[in-house]
Amino acid sequence: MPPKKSTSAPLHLSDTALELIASRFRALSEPMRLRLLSCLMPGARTVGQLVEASGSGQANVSKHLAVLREAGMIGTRKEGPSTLCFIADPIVNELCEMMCCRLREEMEGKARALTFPAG
Amino acid sequence: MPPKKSTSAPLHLSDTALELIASRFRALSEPMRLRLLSCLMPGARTVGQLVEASGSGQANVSKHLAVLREAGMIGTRKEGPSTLCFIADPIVNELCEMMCCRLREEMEGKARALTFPAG
DNA sequence: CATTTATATCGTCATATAGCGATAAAGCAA
DNA sequence: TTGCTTTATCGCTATATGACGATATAAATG
Repeated sequence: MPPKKSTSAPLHLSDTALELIASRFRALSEPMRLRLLSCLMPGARTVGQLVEASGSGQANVSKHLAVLREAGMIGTRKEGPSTLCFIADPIVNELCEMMCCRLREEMEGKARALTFPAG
Repeated sequence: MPPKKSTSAPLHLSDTALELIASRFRALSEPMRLRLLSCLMPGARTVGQLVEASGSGQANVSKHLAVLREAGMIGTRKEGPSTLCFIADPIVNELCEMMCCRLREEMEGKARALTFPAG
């Protein structure tokens, strides 16, 4: 069992590993899915509440939720007649925050670069 | 100007922010691009070296590198006749390691769940 | 200038998927 | 049973994009 030096650096990844990692990032690569996740961050919501909050159609929301569920990012359970959705993987918050912070830094940097030096 | 509480939690994100974050994750959502990034993790490489290491065609590698460059994840500079590529955003290593570790945990958990209790 | 090398871009095809409407399935009420 | 609610799934179209071959651009070399 070779490929595990530590938790660090080169990461000699197999094709299977690359596929798995890519599929997780792909689940986060749609604005609508990020919106659904951000709706779930304060707490669990039913599918109906997500449909209303997201402003998209019910079929579409259901499909995106299925993608997130298959990626292990959310969980669902029947709650009476409804289906309650909740974030199942704490990595989601972390990843989104990291990406958001990084983008903000970048944009602020570019904005500074666009101001007049004598400003 | 409401939406910035701190760097934390609910993240009331605008449509623009969602698009930007999604596009970054999308750059990481292809195995070939992850492979290129992992080739770059030990250090900078020329496009030609990446073509050889990735086992894909030159046109394809060039296009994927363009995606990564537009996403700000790699940088390039002319080095003699070649173009040298390097990871420009340290978040890349972090994100990939996080995702990889999380997947390993999950898979190990599932594997344990599939062993016989009396094992 | 002509040639070789190194990348980038273009044209094309095939596949994946977002979004929508319609419908199906499951649970509850009467 | 029927009807209502909630969610999932199907069929469809339009679009995005990955992969490939061919070509174009650019720099170094003869």
